[in-house]
This record gives sequence, structure tokens and C-alpha cells, in this order.
Amino acid sequence: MNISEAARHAGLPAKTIRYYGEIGLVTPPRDPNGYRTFRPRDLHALTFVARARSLGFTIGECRALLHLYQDPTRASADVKEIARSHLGRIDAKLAELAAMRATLTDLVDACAGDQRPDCPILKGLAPTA
Amino acid sequence: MNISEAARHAGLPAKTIRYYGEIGLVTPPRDPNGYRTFRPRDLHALTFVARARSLGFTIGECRALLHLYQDPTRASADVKEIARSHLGRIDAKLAELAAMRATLTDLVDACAGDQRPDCPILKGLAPTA
DNA sequence: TATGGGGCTTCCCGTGACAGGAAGGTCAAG
DNA sequence: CTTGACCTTCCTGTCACGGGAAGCCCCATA
Repeated sequence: MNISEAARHAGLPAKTIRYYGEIGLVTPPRDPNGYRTFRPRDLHALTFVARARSLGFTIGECRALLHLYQDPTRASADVKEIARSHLGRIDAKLAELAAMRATLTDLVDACAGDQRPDCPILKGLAPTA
Repeated sequence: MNISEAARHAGLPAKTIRYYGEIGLVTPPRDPNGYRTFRPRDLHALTFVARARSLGFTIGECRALLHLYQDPTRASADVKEIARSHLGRIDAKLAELAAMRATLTDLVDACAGDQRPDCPILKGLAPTA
């Protein structure tokens, strides 16, 4: 199977799949003509990575998860640790965004949004506010 | 005032302030020796940008907001539009992260996290799940 | 057999918003 | 005069790719 069909199956752009090969994440063999040939196991790995990425795991975490996935002697504790760490990052980001949202919402609600220059948003950003 | 003191006042790394100069966001004058000299208005602008950045505005938005801030003939509607657009981005990101968090929490809760290889997290990421 | 239009390859540059670090000029104190 | 703390520019790296150029390769059709 060539790269464009693999891309369809995995739900990833071909460019991304080439990138994953370049960084040694998923490295399908090559045909004599140099084309990448995706075997079922390669598609499997690509789809696994696509899902992990869609959950926000970094490439490094995807690499570790893929190794664990392919290692029958793994301990689920190792997987869980990666996921919990990522969950912590997500919670931190959520808190940061929620705080931004709260402040911004207040400012936006206070702003008339008309032709006059008076603006609570700018006042809120100004140093001496 | 030199850059390190300006950095302290604005709560930004000196490196970041040089970057802002490079992209023409805040461009303080130079002493004869080439050192940047920060006037009160430069500190003002830097602090304004620092606050806007901390609310998640992009550099481009900060540039626009700073222009509006310094333009007494502005319409608050223009400011509000930028802020509302950013608020939309924040909400989208919040939704995305909340969805990730929900899925991840389910998976993590289902995982024993012990020495055994059986792992619902990996199962959840696997293609045939 | 020629040709045309895909699909495949590598290579290089750009993204956003900086951080790290090297090489070298400047300044005030001892 | 030297030391050490500043300051400067310049180059590279980050993260996870996207865009596009230049050049093979393959298949179908005329």
C-alpha cells in the first residue's frame, strides 16, 4: 500500500506520515523503486499514533506509548504514568485558559463596542489600571 | 533605563524585549553606545503587551491592540472585535481540551497501573478498539 | 511508442514566540 | 589595569508539521 492510501486509512496527511518516518516513529519498508510500502502493522502503528496525537500526547509520548503497545512484557503502570502526566498538563492548560476566559469575558462585557474611544478592555490592559 | 531594568518593570525577559524590538512592536531609541534606552512610554507599551500576551492574545493582536491603545480616535468596537475573536479561540481550545480530558480520564481510571501488561489505555488507542 | 497526468521522492524554507549560547563591545569599581 | 557585570548582534534550536519546487515513476490511452 502506498502513502496516500495509508494516509486515508490512518486519517493523517501524507506529509505527516513522511515526517513520522523521518523521526523514526513509524518506518515502513521501501519498494525497489523507493516508494514506501505500508504493511498492516505499519498502518496499525500509524493509526495508534494518530489517536494518541488527537488526545494531545506529544510525539515523544507517542513514541513511548507505541513502544509499550508493541511490548507484550510491558507494565500497565508505565502506560498509566505517561497518561497521568499528560492529564496533569491538560488540567494546567485548562486552568490557564479558564482564567484567561474569565478576565476576557469581564472586559468584553464591560465594553460598549461602539464608535467612542472609551474602552474598558484597553483600560484593563493598561499599566496603571 | 537599560534593558534589564525595563525587563524587571515589565515582567518580561530581556530576550523577549529584544525580540519585540526586532519585530517592530516596541522600539526604544538607542544611546550613542548602542544600548536601548527605555523611556516611560516604552515601559508603558511593554507592560501593555505583557498583559495582553498573558491573556493569550497573539503578537499580531497585541500589535493591533497597542495601535488602538495609542490612537485617541479609536472606536471601542474595534477593540471589542479583537477580544471577542480571541475569546472564540479560547472557547474552542477549552472545548478541545475538555474532550481530551474526558476521554483520558476514563482511560486512566480504567487502568490498573500495575505490573501486568493488560492496559485499557493502550486498548483505547489501538485501531481495532 | 509517445505522451500525458497522476503519484511518489527528497530538499529547503516558513510557522509562533521566543530560549540558549557564542563572540565581542562598554562601563563602573577597585 | 583588570575584573566582572552589563550590553550588543548573530546563529541555532524548539514543536510538529505545511507549502512548494525539482525530479523520478507508473499506468492508461492514442
